[in-house]
Amino acid sequence: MEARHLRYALALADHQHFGRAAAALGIAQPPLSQQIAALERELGARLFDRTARGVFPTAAGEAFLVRARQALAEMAAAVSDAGRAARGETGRLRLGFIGSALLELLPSLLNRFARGHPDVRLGLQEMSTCRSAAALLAGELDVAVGRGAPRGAGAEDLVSVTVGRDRLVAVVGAAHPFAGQAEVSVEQLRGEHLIVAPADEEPLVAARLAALLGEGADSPARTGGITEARDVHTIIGLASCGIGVGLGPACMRAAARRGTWVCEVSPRVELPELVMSFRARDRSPVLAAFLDTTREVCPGVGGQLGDRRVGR
Amino acid sequence: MEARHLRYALALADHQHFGRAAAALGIAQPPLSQQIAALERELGARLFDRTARGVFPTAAGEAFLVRARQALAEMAAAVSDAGRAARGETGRLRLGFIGSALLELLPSLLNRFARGHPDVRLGLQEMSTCRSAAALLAGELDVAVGRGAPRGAGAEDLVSVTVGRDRLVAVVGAAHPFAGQAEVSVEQLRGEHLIVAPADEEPLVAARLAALLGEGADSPARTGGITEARDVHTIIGLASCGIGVGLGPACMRAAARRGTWVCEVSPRVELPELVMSFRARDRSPVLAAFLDTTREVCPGVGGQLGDRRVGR
DNA sequence: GGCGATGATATGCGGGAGATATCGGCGGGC
DNA sequence: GCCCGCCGATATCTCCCGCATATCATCGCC
Repeated sequence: MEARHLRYALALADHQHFGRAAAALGIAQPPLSQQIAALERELGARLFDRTARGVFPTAAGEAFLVRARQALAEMAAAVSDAGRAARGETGRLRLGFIGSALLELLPSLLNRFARGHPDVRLGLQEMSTCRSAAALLAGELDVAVGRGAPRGAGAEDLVSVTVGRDRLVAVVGAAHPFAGQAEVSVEQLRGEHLIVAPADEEPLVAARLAALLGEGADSPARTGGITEARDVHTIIGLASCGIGVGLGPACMRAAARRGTWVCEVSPRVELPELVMSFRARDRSPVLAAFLDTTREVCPGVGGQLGDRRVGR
Repeated sequence: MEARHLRYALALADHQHFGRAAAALGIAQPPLSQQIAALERELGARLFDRTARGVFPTAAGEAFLVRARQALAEMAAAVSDAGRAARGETGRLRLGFIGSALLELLPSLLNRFARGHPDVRLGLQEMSTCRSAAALLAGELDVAVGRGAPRGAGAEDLVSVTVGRDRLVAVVGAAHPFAGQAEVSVEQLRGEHLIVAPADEEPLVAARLAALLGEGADSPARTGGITEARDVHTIIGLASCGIGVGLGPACMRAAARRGTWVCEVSPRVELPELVMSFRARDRSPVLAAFLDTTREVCPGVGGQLGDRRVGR
């Protein structure tokens, strides 16, 4: 039995007339008679009563037609669902990101993507750049947003694009001597207790700071100590308590609250770029759609990806 | 898109291997490749990733396969349901019957039928022979059980078979002079107030009684009066109150309760036969199955129906 | 009882599903 | 590192079946 038989039976039930049903199906009348007869033969039951007043389904026909309608609807849904999935309109996208990405990039990006793809289930998880890269390679994430392109084992299986840049700023509590200053110098920072991202979780950020503050940044030669904090909110929180001077991306200003003060650092220093990564071999249409949205939101991403057609 | 495409896609998903899936489908590998390719072309989306480790559905493929499974299940259900309906295992049977049929015939018949056809919805309604015949012709019933084959307009469109015979008995209250007598004569009945079925509802019964008691059965020439009662229970109830002598089928004994007495009538008189009727042109498989059961329960019915194959 | 309408049957044709043969490509193994 | 083997794609042919046209059978109906 093929879908054709179902379509023919339904058309015949609709028109109650072989000739008109055949016309509606775009075929001649004899083939319709044959196919209906073949269907009845296969089922071992008469589906239609041919009377002088028209063609009417038997009890078996009624039962058959109910199921046939449902079956064809399922087939149509199969086509529709497959298309939607292929266009990335349904599915799942698991995104790992560092906390600071939630300050500027992600709000607009996620908002736009969610509006355009309401049936995609988003899985969002804040995590360090290192952990998100590992999770990406382990297949636990589909997209990662972190600082600096992942390096090391497996990095060649990932594609990374720059989606944002931030200069380094310092954040202090209101009671700190720096409070009220527009900027502080690198030399001044060398004498302070610093609150920075953990070196093992954000190695590129740590390396950049180490290069800035001198190789002995965490050696006893520096006056102040080091406190590591997992994300920007913790850095700001600790700084506001007066524990030390927090160092982080300029977008931290958006999260700075009362009782804190943000200084520019002179000379200007760029932190590692905000980078979006995904598996190079991932052909997920949802990922492709997400990258399309990213292209729209972040100027320059299009050029980095070229005409890479992920998915399809 | 045809059902074939769904079957092939599901087989491929099951075996994750074109060659083995084709073998399982009983075809060669190239046609499977072609059909899958045609399906993907029609959908405009790739359904399977061909990797070195096997063939795996894409996101679109997963979505498609879920619906495809459902669609094929519906098609199988269509076949199954049509077959069951054709065999009379599902559907509806509306039965109209006179109250006395519930005393002997219907308990065993309905019990047996319901056991063999648990998915047939039975519609049962007690009604007079006249009304059930009309309801049958109006399409409001499928089977009627009454006394005497229906006559009059439309009767030629009905088929009737005898499913039972009953002699006439009289029922009286415990205080009636007949109580304790094994039998009463027709002459004795002529002088009594009689409780009988309504002449307009059960014309054949009434005619038989009129013939028995004399043409002037309801004329002033008879000593006693006439009370009409719609069913056997009402006849018994009225008789037990001492209103008169109830006349009805011998199966009334099964319903006679304390405070009533049942006498045979001499000489023995047969009431019109218990008759089962249905529309001659009714090809309902449920009706056919019901008649089959009736054949099993009522000896002699088979001979009356001959090899009439109702339904199918 | 002839006639028109409707579904069934007869027959020929073309497309497509499937078979066989072969190619291309990737990975594993010695 | 190179070769072999497995697997899916492609090429080509065949044959069946689905559809078309033509015709028949049947049943109401005027």
